[in-house]
Amino acid sequence: MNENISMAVIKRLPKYHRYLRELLKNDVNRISSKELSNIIGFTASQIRQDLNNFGGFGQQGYGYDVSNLFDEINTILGLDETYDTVIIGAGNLGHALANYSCFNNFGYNLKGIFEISPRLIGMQISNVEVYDIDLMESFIEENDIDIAIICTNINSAQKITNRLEKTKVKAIWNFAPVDVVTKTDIEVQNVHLIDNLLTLTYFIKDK
Amino acid sequence: MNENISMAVIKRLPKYHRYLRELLKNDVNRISSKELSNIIGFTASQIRQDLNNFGGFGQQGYGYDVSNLFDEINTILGLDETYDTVIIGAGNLGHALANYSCFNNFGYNLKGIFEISPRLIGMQISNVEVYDIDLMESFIEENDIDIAIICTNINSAQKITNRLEKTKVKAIWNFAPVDVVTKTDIEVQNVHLIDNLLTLTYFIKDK
DNA sequence: TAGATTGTTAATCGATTAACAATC
DNA sequence: TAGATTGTTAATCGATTAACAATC
Repeated sequence: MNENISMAVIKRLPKYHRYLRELLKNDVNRISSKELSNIIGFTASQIRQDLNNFGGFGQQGYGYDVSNLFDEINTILGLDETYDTVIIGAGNLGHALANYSCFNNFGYNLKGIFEISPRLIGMQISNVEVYDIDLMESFIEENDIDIAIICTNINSAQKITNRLEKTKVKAIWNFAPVDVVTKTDIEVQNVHLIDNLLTLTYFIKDK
Repeated sequence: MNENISMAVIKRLPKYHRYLRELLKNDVNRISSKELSNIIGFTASQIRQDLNNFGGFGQQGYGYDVSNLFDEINTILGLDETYDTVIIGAGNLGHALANYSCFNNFGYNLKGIFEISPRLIGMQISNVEVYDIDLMESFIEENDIDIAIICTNINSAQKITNRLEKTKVKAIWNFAPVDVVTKTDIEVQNVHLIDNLLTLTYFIKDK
């Protein structure tokens, strides 16, 4: 396996995963890069190039076995393992993510939610308990948490990140509207929901 | 102004917008492409290239006036106008987005929320009323809605899109985990929250 | 075998970076 | 004026597409 896959390729993997899952659900057993191209919107050439970064999953004259290819992509994305997660911040977004079904479907297990507001501590959201934020570090250590999801306001996000850096979490998925930074090798994804909307606005502004 | 700006450039605009707003908040009046490079993480050369797609906003020997540059980006993104929106689906995500503050801050006005479940119809979320989904089309026409935000489940998203196609909405921002498609020239953004997480998982899988 | 389709190399295209003359 | 920094052209780099031999 090529060790230096370009970011452009990696970002397309979830889409392959999604469309292959759909094909599998519809009992399609076999697909050519050409057919996949038609439904996924990448060129057949790009599909073959992308897949060959990870191995030769197809067969000349036949195409790809959908089930097999799905499994390969699933493994490449690391979804053959499970991941334990916590959510920091039980506001509207934290609440929504805790209830987000896609989430559990892929092997992400939400173990706890952390909050500063006493009003929310002790509640159950989607069968997961809301704990005092002061317990965050010890909970992460004791439960081997892999991923922390930040749903705090903009002002707390970097402070929480600094605290998370000292724990064993491997990744931070940040929804607060700021780019949090780390000095360690924790993987960070800063999601800016609004960016998508601004891009939409760019295209409709003169309509 | 260049009429054919590449997608790569357009996708960077919201980040410029965000960082310039921050600078403005911190009373920074002036910035060079080199200084901006240090904080935003694009190269100085790329920053100058990007901005010059839209006009010469800087001054040789001086740099860029932050306030002026912010206004320019704001206008390029179409944020000098306001947009009326509706949310379809008052579940957890619809609920979270209705309460999402970033939203109102940029001139997006949420006018109504539409639901199929009688249990939710008539509620107020963030001072916005939840209406029967059957009223969606007439409401959009009467209120000149610009953007529809789909927060339904996966099965309803395309059906809602088909209905929206027949209205005057200019853009669809879809959060259901499926790529909805249109035959008209409505702008569509399919957001897949989970994709970000899968990418994170890719990077931590062997840690 | 003949037809189909991959895997892979080569060609093209587009985006980023470097360089520097223009100019504030 | 001298120094700084843009705007812009040219060079480089990387990603996408085309082509086709290999092979199922």
